[in-house]
Amino acid sequence: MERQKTDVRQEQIKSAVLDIIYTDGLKNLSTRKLAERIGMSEGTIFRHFKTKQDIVLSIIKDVQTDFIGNLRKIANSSSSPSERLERLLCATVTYLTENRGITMLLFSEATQKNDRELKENLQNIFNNQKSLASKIVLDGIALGIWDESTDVEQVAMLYMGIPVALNIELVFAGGVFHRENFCSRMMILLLKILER
Amino acid sequence: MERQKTDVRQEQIKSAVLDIIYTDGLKNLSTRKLAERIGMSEGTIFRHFKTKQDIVLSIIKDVQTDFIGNLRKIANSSSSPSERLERLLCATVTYLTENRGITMLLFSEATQKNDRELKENLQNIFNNQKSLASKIVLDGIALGIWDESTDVEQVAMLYMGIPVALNIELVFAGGVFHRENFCSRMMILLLKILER
DNA sequence: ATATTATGTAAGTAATCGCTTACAAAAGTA
DNA sequence: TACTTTTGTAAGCGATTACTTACATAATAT
Repeated sequence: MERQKTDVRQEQIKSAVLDIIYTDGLKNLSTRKLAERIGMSEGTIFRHFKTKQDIVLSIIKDVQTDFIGNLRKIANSSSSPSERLERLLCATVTYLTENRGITMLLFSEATQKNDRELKENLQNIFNNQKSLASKIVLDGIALGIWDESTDVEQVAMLYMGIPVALNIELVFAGGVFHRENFCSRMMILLLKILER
Repeated sequence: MERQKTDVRQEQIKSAVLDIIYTDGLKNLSTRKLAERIGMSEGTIFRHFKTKQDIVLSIIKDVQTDFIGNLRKIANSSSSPSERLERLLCATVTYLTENRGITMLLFSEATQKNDRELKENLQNIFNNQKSLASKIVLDGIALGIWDESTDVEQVAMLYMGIPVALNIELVFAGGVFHRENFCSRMMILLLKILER
């Protein structure tokens, strides 16, 4: 195999990890299978990452940068709260449906007993989504657009359940998803909760 | 170890499985650890269950009998749709918070590539919850209590997200949960969606 | 040009895993 | 009472796992 710089290989490895998680599930991810998928020797993997766990951690940090970073921009934009909430939800749905390996990884790992660093990073991803949704709801209330008696904590929790439920549906449906209406349909429900 | 009948041992084994899943996570469940937890030899486990997977499958079938069975009774009772929906939700929340091992098992396995039988049984549990919730919403609409333009499919999906989101919160919060208000607070949101 | 670093590899290591085997003896049946 | 079935066990099996080791050589630095 031709030599490549470590950053190239790391991307390759991470990409193959997500591919395997998607096709075979996290529990069937082994360094042997990973090496075969890429077409490299097993030892090479450990040239570029110290441990298997480090690969997973690296992916999760990518998610924080890419996904959460994008959500943060949306939540902090100057659009109306309704628009922001819809764009937040749609960005979430889009990201998770287009990155099925990541979705599977996040939700698989969320219910495992992991080491502290991994757990904290995972928690960060979930908590950030929740607090960005809360912020938007609070903004809408502060602007007098939404009902000030709204239970923001529960709305945020209900919001958090959407991608998770969607993921489970996708798993059982074998990845079939018609998303063209999903966001707007769900937003109708959320707005009904929020309206004065 | 004193001899016991196979049904006694099976209960013991299943109970210990759930305990380990709760304390250590599904991925750290081994027959060795299981045997130690109970205080029996590893071989004994295979006197009572053919494979490790069979233990998990047996637990999942128990969930269908106990949990889904109970939910079905609630959904089919003669109470008002509102009351039924609240009792359905509360029974779900109660069951899942009081059976943390089962909750962890269900959501861990939901994102894995399992054999067909296990997958079908899991799917059954999730689908039954969803269709029971849908049935109640449809009843409410048919009785003219709730808005007939309600998107029942999306409401059911939103409903399905609640226990899942709750589970993730519990995992990260280390099992701390104050449930005395949870159902009623969430029902306020759901009823707001449903009202005419 | 030489020395050092980075990258790839095949083989090997120690540990763990689910499960079986051979033995033992309690419990059940006729 | 004799035979069969059920239940428990220690040791072992074959497979898999994450990772290391020793070697090789391309790429980079001086």
